[in-house]
Amino acid sequence: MKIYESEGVTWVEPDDFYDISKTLTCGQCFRWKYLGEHAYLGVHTNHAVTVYQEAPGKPIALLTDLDTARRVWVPYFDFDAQYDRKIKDLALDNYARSAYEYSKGIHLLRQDFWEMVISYIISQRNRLANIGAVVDRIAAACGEEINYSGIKLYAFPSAQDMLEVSPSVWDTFMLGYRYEYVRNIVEVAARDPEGFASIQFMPTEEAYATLTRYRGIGPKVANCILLFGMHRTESFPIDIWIQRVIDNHYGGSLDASKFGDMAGIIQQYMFNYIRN
DNA sequence: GTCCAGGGTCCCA
DNA sequence: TGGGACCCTGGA
Repeated sequence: MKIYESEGVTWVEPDDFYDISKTLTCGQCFRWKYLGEHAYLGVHTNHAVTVYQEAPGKPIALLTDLDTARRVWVPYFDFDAQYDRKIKDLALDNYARSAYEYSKGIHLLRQDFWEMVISYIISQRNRLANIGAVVDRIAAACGEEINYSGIKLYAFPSAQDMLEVSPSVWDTFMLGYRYEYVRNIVEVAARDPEGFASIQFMPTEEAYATLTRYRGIGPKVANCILLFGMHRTESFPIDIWIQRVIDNHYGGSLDASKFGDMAGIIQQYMFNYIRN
C-alpha cells in the first residue's frame, strides 16, 4: 500500500483491487452519503471524512491529513488487506467464483462495535434505506456533534448518551417493535460499559453465545455483529438473500467453513451479486 | 385505498 | 421444529 499527502488531500493506493463505491453501497454500512462525482461523506467514531475514487482500482482520495488517514481511515477501510491473494488460494465453486468476479473490490470495513450492535438489531425485517434513516435519527438526537467544514454531522452515541434523552425522543426514532430490544441492550451496556465492550475481545464462539442471549439478537444479527463490528471474517450471516443463494445454487445446504477466514467476505460478494 | 415484503426474532404449541 | 405476530415504510 502507498499513502501520501498532496495539497491537503491524502491519497491511498492499496495493493488489493479496491472499489470504494461497491464497498460503501453493498449493505455492510448504513450512514455513508453519496455526494455525487464519485465522492462519499461518512462518519466513523468521532471522525468525518470525504472519500473519492474516480473508478474501481484507481487511487483513493481522503479529504484529511496524512496522520488521521493513517491512524483512523486506513484501518477502517481495511486498505492493507490482501483479499485477492487469499481468494487465489481457495478452490472456489462456480457460483462463489462468479460472485467474486462480479463483486471484486468490496472490502470489509472495520466499523464500531457498539454502533453495529444497535444497527443490526434495527436491521431485522427492515429496508436498507430505512436502517440508515433510523441510525441517523439516533445519532442526531443523542450523538456528539461533529463540525465538518460547516456541515453538521453526528457521532454514534454511547449507551449512556442514549439514555440521557427522554422516552418521547426515543419515539421519534421509529424503531417499531425493535424498541424494546434496543432499549434493553442500551440499559445493559450503560450499566456496565466495560463489561459490554469486552464482548468484542472474546473468542468468536463465546462472543456469539453471549450476543444471542440478548433479546432481539438471533443467529443472523449475531453473525453480522461478529463480521462487521468485530471483523471476525470467518462469520457467514445467512439472511433471506443468502438463503436464496443456498437454495438455488447449493441444493439447500452450504458449509461456509470451506471458505475459511474468507467466508464473511465471500458472503458479501454473494449478497452483492444476488441483489444486483 | 389495500396488500405485501423488507439484511429476523420471539413465543408457543 | 414450524407457524404466526411483531413496527414502520414504500412501491405495486
